[in-house]
Amino acid sequence: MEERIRKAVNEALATLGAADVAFVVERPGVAAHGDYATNAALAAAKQLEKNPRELADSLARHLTEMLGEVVSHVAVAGPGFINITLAREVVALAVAEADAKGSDWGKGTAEAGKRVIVEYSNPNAFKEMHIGHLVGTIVGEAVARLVENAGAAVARDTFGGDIGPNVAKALWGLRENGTSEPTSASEIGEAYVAGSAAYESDAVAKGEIDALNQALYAGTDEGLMELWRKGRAVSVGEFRRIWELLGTHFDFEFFDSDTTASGVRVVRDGLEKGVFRVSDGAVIYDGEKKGVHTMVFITSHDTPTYEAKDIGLAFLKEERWPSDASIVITGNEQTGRFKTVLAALGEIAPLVATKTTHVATGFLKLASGKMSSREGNVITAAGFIRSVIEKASEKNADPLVAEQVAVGAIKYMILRQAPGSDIVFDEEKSLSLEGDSGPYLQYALVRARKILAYAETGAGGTEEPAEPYAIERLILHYPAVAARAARELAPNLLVTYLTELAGEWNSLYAKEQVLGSPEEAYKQRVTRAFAHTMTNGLTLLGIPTPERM
RNA sequence: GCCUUCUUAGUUCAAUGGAUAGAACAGCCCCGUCCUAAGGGGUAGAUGCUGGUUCGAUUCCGGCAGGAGGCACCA
Repeated sequence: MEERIRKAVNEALATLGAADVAFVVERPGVAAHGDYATNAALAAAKQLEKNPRELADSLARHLTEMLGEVVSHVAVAGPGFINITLAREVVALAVAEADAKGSDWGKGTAEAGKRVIVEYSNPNAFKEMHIGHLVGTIVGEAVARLVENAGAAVARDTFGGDIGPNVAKALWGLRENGTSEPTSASEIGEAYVAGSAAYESDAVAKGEIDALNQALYAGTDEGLMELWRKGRAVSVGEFRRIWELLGTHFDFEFFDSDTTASGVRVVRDGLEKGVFRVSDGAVIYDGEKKGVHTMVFITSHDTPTYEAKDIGLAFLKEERWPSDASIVITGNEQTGRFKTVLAALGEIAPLVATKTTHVATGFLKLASGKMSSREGNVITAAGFIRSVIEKASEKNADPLVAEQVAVGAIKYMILRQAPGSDIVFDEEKSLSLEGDSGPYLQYALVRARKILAYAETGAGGTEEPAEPYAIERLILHYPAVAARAARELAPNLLVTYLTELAGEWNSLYAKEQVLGSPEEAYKQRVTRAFAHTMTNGLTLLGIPTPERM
């Protein structure tokens, strides 16, 4: 519909002698203004040297004629906006479509035929996942689902750190404790904290840890490698439990150790071609010439840094799952580093670099100050989820429902904001399950489903309301919202829409009785359309849809 | 010092250069004969400061103030 209006506006502008006008067709901020609005007259006024109001008037006349029975009226408002209100039959058609299509309602085709690989979560083995990792995992899953919904074939991958100084610190700590069989992520996390502390304060320990790091890369110390493999398995097992709880699975779980060799090879190769240069014994990329930070790719100890591993990873992904686009989701503290890696990659493999998009997620900040896994004052992901589930249990005896509500609350808290902006984490508030929250959306859906469950025996009244309900005019925009959220990789756009949708539903629910009313058949159709829209929207966000609350 | 980014109501967040800057929480006032009140209705409350571009700026550009992140051998 939006396309159709856009086309009509373009043709109308052409008849008036304006070409290549940049205008928008959008849902007006105020519902009373209509279903669509365009600023075309304002945008074209200058080019045509006409009064915007007058231009809007003639444009509106053309549009009324061209759109015919599709619209009920076209009005000019304010400085020259053109507001378009759809005919009720068109609204009814959209609602009927939502009703009929069910889980297919809102599926798009913008990315049809494309292969997209999405990387996110990226946890470090030998550290516990903390609440910061929740952000990337949750945003990543939502982005993957949005892109999938737009028609793309999507592969999910995660890139875990399993080698390097941090791992050496954890291994040192485990050895210090005489642990040869680590059994829990928290045990390993504590060993890491101990190793980090020793690295800072104890020169002997520092030397030992550095040696362990080199030995890890060499991979010849069988005893060490055995402990490394066991520790990694325990960490990864814990990650998988959290991923499952959050509704995420990965097609590829890559690790540093998989990309080290190819990363080094590619960087060495780039060194010969002059992409990199040697400085103080290290191989660096001179970022200044491109306006990015200069960074070390291979250290003077001949070990690769994360940057070299990232280069290796880009090639590994290409080899395992060739794609048309590659999306990488990380914390925003990685943005500078990522620019350098992409700049370097751009000189080595331009095609791989240009198809890569970096999405930065916000930092989860504690009201009490910065978290640091090195200092051990972190809120672990597992612990946090547990505490929210506990809170949700107060109102939900069913443990499955409590879990669904808790996961919904956490995801909503993170997805409601534009990715990239920091999230202030206040435990009291984030545990609240009311108002602008995941459970608010879930609850609206539960109430609608309950009506539909009662209504299974058939509908009574066949009358229709004089005007479509406000929620119907909202439902018809769902496919466009889902498409835009996918295009902009911005799940928050969908969250805002669904919150508004839930509000309209609750409002209708309070005012109108569905069952047994004179308009029962009509209202049931609206209820089904709402339920499908909310279910599909929440599913795209990865928010569970409980059967009852 | 350099680079990036942010600053909207008491608080947490929205708003492709457009209309009366939207919500929610907290506050105050209402709604329990009716499909689940985790609800609904009402009320009050905000664009850091300062120039510029524009018919029009929360949005773009400059300056100032304040916050966050990054800046070669950590990830």
